[in-house]
Amino acid sequence: MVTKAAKRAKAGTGRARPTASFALPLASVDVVALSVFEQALQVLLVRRPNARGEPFPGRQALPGGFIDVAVDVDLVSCARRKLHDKTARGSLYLEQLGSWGGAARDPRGWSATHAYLALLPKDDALPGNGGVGAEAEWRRVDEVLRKGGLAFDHLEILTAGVERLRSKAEYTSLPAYLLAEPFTLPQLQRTYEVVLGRPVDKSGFRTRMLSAQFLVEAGYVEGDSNRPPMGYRLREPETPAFFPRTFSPRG
Amino acid sequence: MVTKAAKRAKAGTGRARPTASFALPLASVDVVALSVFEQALQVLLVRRPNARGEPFPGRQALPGGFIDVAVDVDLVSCARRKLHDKTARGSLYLEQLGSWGGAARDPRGWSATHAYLALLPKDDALPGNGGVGAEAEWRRVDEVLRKGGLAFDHLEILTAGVERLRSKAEYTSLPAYLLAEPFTLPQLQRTYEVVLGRPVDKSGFRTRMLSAQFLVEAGYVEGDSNRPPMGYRLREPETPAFFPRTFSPRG
DNA sequence: TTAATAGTGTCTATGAGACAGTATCAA
DNA sequence: TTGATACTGTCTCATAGACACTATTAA
Repeated sequence: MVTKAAKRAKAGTGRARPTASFALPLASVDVVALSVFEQALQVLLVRRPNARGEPFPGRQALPGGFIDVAVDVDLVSCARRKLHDKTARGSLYLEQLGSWGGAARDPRGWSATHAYLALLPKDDALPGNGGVGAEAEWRRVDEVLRKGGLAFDHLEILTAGVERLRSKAEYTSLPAYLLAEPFTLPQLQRTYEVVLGRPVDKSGFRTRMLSAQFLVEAGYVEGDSNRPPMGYRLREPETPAFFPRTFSPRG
Repeated sequence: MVTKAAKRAKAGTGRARPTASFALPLASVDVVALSVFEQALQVLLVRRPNARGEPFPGRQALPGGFIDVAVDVDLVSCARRKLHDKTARGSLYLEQLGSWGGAARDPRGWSATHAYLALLPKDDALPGNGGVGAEAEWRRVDEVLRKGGLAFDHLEILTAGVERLRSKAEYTSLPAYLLAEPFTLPQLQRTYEVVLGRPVDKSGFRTRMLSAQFLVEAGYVEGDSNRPPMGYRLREPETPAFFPRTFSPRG
């Protein structure tokens, strides 16, 4: 069956639509969902179905899939749907990562995917609370990148997502979205260190974070056996902070 | 409601080529092609066809159009085709800008466009040398943004492209791609000032550019009636330079 | 010499990085 | 008091910004 949209397009000029065929690319949305826990950057992966005719059966892949033109009003809401946003509370961060498209990336035909980068605290979107989450699991990013074996070009997309986070961590507050609120400055510092892959000076880190004005105090959090640290929340969770300079070891 | 497409995808029984069996979004590529001349940032626009059934007839739009799965091997080459890359020499810069997709942006149906940002010197892709160029024309960005009236959501995409260039001009050598080689440092400085919309200190600018090591001397260029400036070319046109800090007026 | 533009020297304040110090809790 | 972690003070140094200066051409 040919859709109304396609018929309309055909009725137009040759320039509006390739004349030879109606072939449209497959269109999907995939999400690189990252978190930090157990001292490591982690990514949410699902397993491809084993059914006949499915590409990359049984392989791990980024959560995502075809755009459903009857359900999704736009790309972002499609991404949220893929992530089951109802399970993600509070400070979910979602930004567009880029798009990958070509004749070769999917054996079923020319396909293009719109990739999104999601940052979320560990508690959110945990495997096991229904929907996609039930089949999803967190994996250490370093292991996934080392072993490879993801479906499609998802390894490349994952690499781009990690690189985006890493580079933005140099001058934005993005890593704060990887923690559940309230969090402490030492926790945030450790998160930055995991993301950046190098140690960060404590004093400089504190002044940097506090002078950026994106945190509000949320009362002391009790520790185990030491001075209780101050807890913080994001002042405006919708808008991350930008620092005037990048982190950089003297040089 | 769940569509056939979604059911197929979930059940894993999708045919090898789901061309016409369920609704796929329209898929296009659009290019925000920018240049700087006449002391202003300029954008390349085309005019929408007046044919019956065409959306936004006669309106100005970004160059672009549907992906042709029989011709384009991937998104970038599709973008290059839309720009008629053969007319663009040397230092064409092309980067992905983002994607815009939704049910409402095209009256013909759910559509998604992959937008690219192209930076090119004035000489390249001039209106009048065949193909798209024949119908294309340069327009001052400030006027276009003020008057509006572009087809589809192209004004939003243009805004994003300009914003991308502006923000990257703070810490990269991207504006160098807006000039024909060889160019002089004063020319480059004026280009930065046009892009950034504010004056830049000469001395700081020079040390910044030269210490970034992305330029190579190309002999003196004759001026009119004054000291001849040194001409420069890009050392590696494929890879723009990143500065360690952003430009910023004291504070 | 003058006008005009190209290019350089120099001073200063900012603020990040380094690191040693102090504060506050439990046991 | 000790240990552990949270937090602060201070010194130094690179460098961006500001701006005055010199250089090189044509007329």
